Amino acid sequence: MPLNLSERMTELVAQRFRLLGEPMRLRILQLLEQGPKPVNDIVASLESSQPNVSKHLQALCQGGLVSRRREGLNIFYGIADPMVFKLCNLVCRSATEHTRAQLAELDAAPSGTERKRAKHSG
Amino acid sequence: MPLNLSERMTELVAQRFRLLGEPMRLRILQLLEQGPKPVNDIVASLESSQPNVSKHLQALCQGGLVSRRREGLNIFYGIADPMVFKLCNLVCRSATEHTRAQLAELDAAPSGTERKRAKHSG
DNA sequence: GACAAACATAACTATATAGTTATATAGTGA
DNA sequence: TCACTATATAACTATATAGTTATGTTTGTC
Repeated sequence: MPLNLSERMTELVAQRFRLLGEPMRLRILQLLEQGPKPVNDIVASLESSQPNVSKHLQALCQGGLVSRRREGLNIFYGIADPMVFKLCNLVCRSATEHTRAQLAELDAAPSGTERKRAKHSG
Repeated sequence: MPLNLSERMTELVAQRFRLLGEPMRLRILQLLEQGPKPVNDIVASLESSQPNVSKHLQALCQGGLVSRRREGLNIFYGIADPMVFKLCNLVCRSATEHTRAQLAELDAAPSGTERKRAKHSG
């Protein structure tokens, strides 16, 4: 069955993908996979600044990927939608496959046969 | 099993998610789900400029999500990795769920704010 | 060869956002 | 109340990139 997403839904889906399109946010999600953690723990683990981590957590929370819960002075963030790991696994496999294909392509290029279009590859 | 992606792999996965994080690219992918199409067809269907579509196609191609094949003057682009639709479906469901949850949250607004929204029938 | 069609690319503008520093807010205990 | 801790936010800079206009490149036809 074809996707055929509405315009609105396309925007929503894109927004969600963009949320996952930042290394720092992926690192945060991976950390939280071990269980809920207060902000400071995340800051310490990822060696980033506290405001930066807070901002990313805010984005993830607003996107519904993580949840927050207060506990005294600490605020614990945790995974709200475990589907993200399924996504990451799929993409990871796909990326690996693609990289492998690229290598094979280089391998299969005999030095005699040159491409007609010179790509600006270094 | 936890993800535990390497730093390099995290970057790769993020890059791939970012590739999917643009509405125009999602629209292109949906179009190509019907089958390979030359650039001009895509331009006409999406009512965007030809250079813009070309640039997005270039990005998708470089990311291994679409493939290209010349046929006379035309260049046909097609889906190279159908996994993207699986991803989109997952994200679409997740986004829908999240939106529904947000509505429910507004419904349950405790303090005197008159922010009530249409409630789902009990 | 000249010319046109289909596509790619360059150069630019505008916007979004990751990260920074400084400051504000909320909870805890004296 | 004040001080301290944990987190959030504001204001800013720098970079990435979507879209534009103009031009280049490849292929087919004459």
